[in-house]
Amino acid sequence: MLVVTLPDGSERQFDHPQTVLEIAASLGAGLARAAVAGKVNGQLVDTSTLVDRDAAITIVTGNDPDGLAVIRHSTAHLLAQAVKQIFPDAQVTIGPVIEDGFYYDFAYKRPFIPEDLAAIQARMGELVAKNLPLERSTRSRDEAVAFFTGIGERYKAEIIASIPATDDISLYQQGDFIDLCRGPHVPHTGHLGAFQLMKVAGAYWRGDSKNEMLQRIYGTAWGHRKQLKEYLHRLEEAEKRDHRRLGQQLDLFHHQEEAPGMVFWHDKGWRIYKVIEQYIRDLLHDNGYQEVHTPEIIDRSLWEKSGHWDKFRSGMFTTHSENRDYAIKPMNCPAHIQIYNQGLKSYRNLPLRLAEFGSCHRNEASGTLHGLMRVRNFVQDDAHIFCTEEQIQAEVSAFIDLVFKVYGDFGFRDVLVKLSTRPKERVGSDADWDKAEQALERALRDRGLAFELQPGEGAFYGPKIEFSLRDCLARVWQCGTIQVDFSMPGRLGSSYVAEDGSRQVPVMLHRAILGSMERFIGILLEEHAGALPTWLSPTQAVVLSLTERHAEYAALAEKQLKKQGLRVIADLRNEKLGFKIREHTLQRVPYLLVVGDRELENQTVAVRTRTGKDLGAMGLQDVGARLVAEIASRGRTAVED
RNA sequence: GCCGGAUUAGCUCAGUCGGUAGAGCAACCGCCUUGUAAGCGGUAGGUCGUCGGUUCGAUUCCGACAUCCGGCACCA
Repeated sequence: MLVVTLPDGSERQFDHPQTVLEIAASLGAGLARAAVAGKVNGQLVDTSTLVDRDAAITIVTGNDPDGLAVIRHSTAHLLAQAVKQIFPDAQVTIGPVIEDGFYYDFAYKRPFIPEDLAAIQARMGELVAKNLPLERSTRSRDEAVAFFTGIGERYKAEIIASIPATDDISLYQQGDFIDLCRGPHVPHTGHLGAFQLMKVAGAYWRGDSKNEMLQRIYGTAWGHRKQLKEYLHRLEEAEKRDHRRLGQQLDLFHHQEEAPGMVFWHDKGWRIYKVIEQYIRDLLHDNGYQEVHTPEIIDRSLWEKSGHWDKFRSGMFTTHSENRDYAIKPMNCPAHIQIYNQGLKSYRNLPLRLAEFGSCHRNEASGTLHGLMRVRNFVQDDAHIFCTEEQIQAEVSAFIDLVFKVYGDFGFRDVLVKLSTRPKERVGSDADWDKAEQALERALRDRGLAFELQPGEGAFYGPKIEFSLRDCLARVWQCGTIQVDFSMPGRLGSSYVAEDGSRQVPVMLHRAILGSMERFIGILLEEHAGALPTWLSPTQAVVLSLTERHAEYAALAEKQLKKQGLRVIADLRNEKLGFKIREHTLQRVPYLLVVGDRELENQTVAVRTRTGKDLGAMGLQDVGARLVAEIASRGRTAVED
């Protein structure tokens, strides 16, 4: 007797062992058809798995996330099968599931080109139509290595060889194709179909740039064609939010060939930049920071002492004058230490917080440049906190609070937090690293923050917490950070007089809230699709005159609103109202104030938001007050919505 | 930096199987005095990314380079 418990708590009895598929069939023919996998006591398995003892069973379909992952994984196998059929001497490597899809890496004598993808996709469709069953089998590790070596799959053999010899290896076969895989997989290829190959790209074998480059094919896969279509539509919509596109449409900034990785800020973009900078400046002032400013070109010897010359020489721009070598600063910290080092410091001076909107240059590899997100010249809202070991905890905690307040003000809710610990190449003693890593982790835990641990990803001088945001295509970019540094102050000769009169070396915390101003603005534009909250909008309102009769009053309205500190322009052009409204709406101006005969007579403006909402006629004082109030609330409330 | 793709008017894009190019929008001029997302007519605008090669002739074919796009590696 076998008792199976279903997700709703009900029980089913069987008089002999059943496969997951048989159990599904007993519940309904439709469910059996839709079943791509099962869960036995929480573990994801093939539908062919035999259930021979009492268990909690869930039938998994393409409608739930686990089922979707199985479909994507099986689609990756399908891709590999199609590639092997069309290009028999291509070698397979790995093909994992990723967000919204999958990829598979192949080694082949020539790169795949876009036309190849079309042929591969067509072959995949043919294999789906054959309803090929996916059959699982197991072999010992050594047998599996011998098998894959025998069929010329040297990458597969290498992967398996790194698995412990005592482990059994599971293989999945569909038609003429067999692959190493943990599974589970869909019962047959007929379950696949809502997929599309997206792009081909190079990728290093085992993620190491010293290794050969493989051909990676990316695809997306879904449970139903409708979901695939929706996904492709979402991508199209996301492209419209691309900050590079918005930068041009909204006349914010541009790049050009003569200055790759640098930004030419136009008037409107620079207004956004200045508002953000001033916001941070006020915040720093309120939180005990001093603002400083340091040179952008500093002698090589300082970078040698700091350790940057050794580690990042190739990433630094240099210049030369009168027999001296200089570096254009890639970061501000050594310069801030120079300010700290002026005059004798006592423990009473600590924590000392030095902030700078410092312009830094880094010669980033050409392939990494990306709009505002990855540039060669950027400005960080950078600061260095000099403190005692005992003060680390409180400073880190206060900083984390500040980050979340600021991100909230900009309208960000989804912040990814990561803790990166000691890398292989590093300076400083293990004891110091222990202390630093513990301090950061404790600060995160005290605040109850969920975070991802990234072992080995810390900076060479210390561990760090990273605060990352996603762009319109869900790519993750590091923005804020706080890093503990026990090394650099000592290397550059910093000290303070402790309570007992002894000389001590301060700890330095490197921290930035927004990170690069450029990157943060890029993400901000994508987050809001260019329709920035009123406090950040380069133009907050436009006064639209209906005809020449209304020009004088419109100009007056502009002047009065400007007096209240608002960024307002008047559009007095000889154009139809609809035309002007369309233009300024496309420019994402939050408020359009229309002035015609009625408004002139009553000394009002007719208020329309960029979302098309009609707020009716309002007096100039009232409009001004409304805007001022909305601006004060920042990104937390959008009055127009 | 590595792999693939792209580069034509201010913008978005068509096009030339080798005979120096076209649309829409924008710009400019004129008409229209306009009521909540594009009024009408006209004019002007391009060394077809750069440099080389093949050719009677190259924007088109080939090569190198530059920049951009998508990944990978990197990211103090």
